[in-house]
Amino acid sequence: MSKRTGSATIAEVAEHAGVSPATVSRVMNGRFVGEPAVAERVRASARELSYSPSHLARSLALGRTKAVAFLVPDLANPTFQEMLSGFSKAAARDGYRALVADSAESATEEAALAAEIRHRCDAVVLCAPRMPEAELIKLAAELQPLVLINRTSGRITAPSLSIDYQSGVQNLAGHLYELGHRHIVFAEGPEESASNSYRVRGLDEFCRAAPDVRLERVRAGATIESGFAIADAVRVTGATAVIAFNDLVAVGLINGLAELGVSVPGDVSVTGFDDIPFARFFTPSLTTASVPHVELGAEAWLRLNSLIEGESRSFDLTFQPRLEARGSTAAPRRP
Amino acid sequence: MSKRTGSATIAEVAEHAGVSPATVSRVMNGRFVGEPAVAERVRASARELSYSPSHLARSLALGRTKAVAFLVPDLANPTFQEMLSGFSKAAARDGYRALVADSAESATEEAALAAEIRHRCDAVVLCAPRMPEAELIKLAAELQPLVLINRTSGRITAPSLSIDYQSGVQNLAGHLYELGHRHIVFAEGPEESASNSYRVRGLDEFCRAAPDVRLERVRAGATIESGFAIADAVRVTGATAVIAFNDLVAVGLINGLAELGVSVPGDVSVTGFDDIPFARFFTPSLTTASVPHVELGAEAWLRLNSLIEGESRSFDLTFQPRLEARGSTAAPRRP
DNA sequence: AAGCGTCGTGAAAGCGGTTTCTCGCGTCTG
DNA sequence: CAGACGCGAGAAACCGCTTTCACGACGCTT
Repeated sequence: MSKRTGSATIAEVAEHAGVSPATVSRVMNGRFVGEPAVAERVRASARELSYSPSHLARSLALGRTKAVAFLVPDLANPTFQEMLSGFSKAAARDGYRALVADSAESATEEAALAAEIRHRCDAVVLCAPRMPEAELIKLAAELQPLVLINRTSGRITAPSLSIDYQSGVQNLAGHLYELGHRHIVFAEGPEESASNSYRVRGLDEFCRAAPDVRLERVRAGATIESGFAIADAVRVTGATAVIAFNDLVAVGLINGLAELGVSVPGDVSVTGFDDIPFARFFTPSLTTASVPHVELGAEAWLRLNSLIEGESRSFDLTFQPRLEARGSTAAPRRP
Repeated sequence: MSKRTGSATIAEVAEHAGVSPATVSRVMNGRFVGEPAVAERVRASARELSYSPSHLARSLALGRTKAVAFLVPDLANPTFQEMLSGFSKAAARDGYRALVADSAESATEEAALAAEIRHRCDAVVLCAPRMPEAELIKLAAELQPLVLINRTSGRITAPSLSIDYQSGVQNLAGHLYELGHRHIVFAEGPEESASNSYRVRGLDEFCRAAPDVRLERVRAGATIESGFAIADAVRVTGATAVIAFNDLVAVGLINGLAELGVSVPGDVSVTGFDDIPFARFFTPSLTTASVPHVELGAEAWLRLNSLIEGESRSFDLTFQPRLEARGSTAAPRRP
């Protein structure tokens, strides 16, 4: 018999109060309808033994844990941190706790990780931008209730919350176009990233509509370092503007360019994506497509909660990024 | 009988394989020693029924959940996000999941929140800078195994991981002193914050050693906004340097000062604290005291794991911030 | 060939709650 | 005044898994 940490069992409380465990349970859950004196006696005993019910046992009996998982590819990324923050707060308001998991290290075990964590809670929010579609489809079936972030598919019966990267990136391109840029580099994100291909698609479409634009692609990644690393590659293209995969890449790139003596936006304009909280505080302040990540996280909870409550399947929601024209973009230098 | 999500129960697998639940359990846990044919039959059944054990039930039977809580005052703060990231990754390596909770909204219910979440897992990391010591002491007793962050107390028997704010702030003050600053403002953090009082203590000590320094205190907070808001109050002091509570306050302040036409570090030097990932990317880059938050989070897990494993109580650990002299500080303008 | 280990497996008792079902008792009604 | 009814509370089953204990069968020794 291991000593428990201060909390007695329901049986002990029951004995102490001279009632049955059933009665204690009812009192603790507000389902008690008998004599007030009994209820008070139970409460007194509970207090005296500093009883608090085992969440585990309750969960098992009730079949619900009041916990939900939030699975992201990289907890170190501010974007996901914001979502998590919004999600966790929203869930807490309904008495749910968030279980976090970071699939960073093991892209291959992502599915297994999701399944494992799903077994610990009532539902899961899955943000797996790099998971192959086939795998995702199979996984989605066993994960429900499930909300997807940034992955839609007609073949998955789970609500998804997405960001319209396609239109966001078009807004940025349009902004640069209006400023007069005709030679633009897209600093691509991770190769397998779904959200990267949306951006590519958006830019391709933009180019079709604006044939006088010359678009090049340079592979970067999703981090500051990856942005920093491509500075030279960007410079040699001779482009007058860069659409970076996200704000991190943009920041890294701007710093990399600075080291090469290329000034932003004087020599080259740079845009980011996401509008991380610091975006406006860099110098130059970052022109970017603003995405309400915190709100998205909160909305993810609402969707998930509906599912948990068994409400009719809610529809997908797509957030439109808002163009934030700031200091990192300007008209190109006259040739 | 509610339909379960794909996963059968151990009893169903047992029946399907024509064995007892006990055998299934043993096979699933690698404790099976009997005929290999039986084990294979069980595994086949498990596969066929796509069985995966209920984590809940296991936890209840085993008395351990393989989950640990991480309680922070504000998940939106990059500092805590970094810690969480380090913590979560480290815990995952040992098969543990992190349960996060954000006490932001309810300082008063922080203790209750901690107790509640503690019941869902095996241990807890508590970061409660504003909790009154008396309350903390009482709470610590019921929370164990427990690791504290940034709170030490001889009267609490839990290991704690701390940052030596006192010496960190002294390094910053020393740096400013060497540059020639003699009139310094400390932009204070939240009133009840324990880490704020360490900083105050450190600065007081510094001033005793350097009587020619004039130190003033201006109440800010812990956010960018609060830094922005005190720009004018700082300016009217006429001080030549500001030690901000943290990097966020510093960034806000620098921007606020810029709006007033005060340049950093030309007119006023500003230091931050924490060295958030973006600190070096601001303009001017932020002179700050660098704190290894990710490492701290990881170390928190190691400590907690030791406690869970019942190893002898580990000692407290204090991280020494490292002075990062960057662009936001310079010699004061000649009068 | 009888006795004694050993080995492989199952039965059953938890883990700590919830909930249905039941039962005893007091009260209202005809 | 007897029977129905309602109400308060307990007994027991159950949630799904682990683990101790027991037991039957087999093989070994003498």
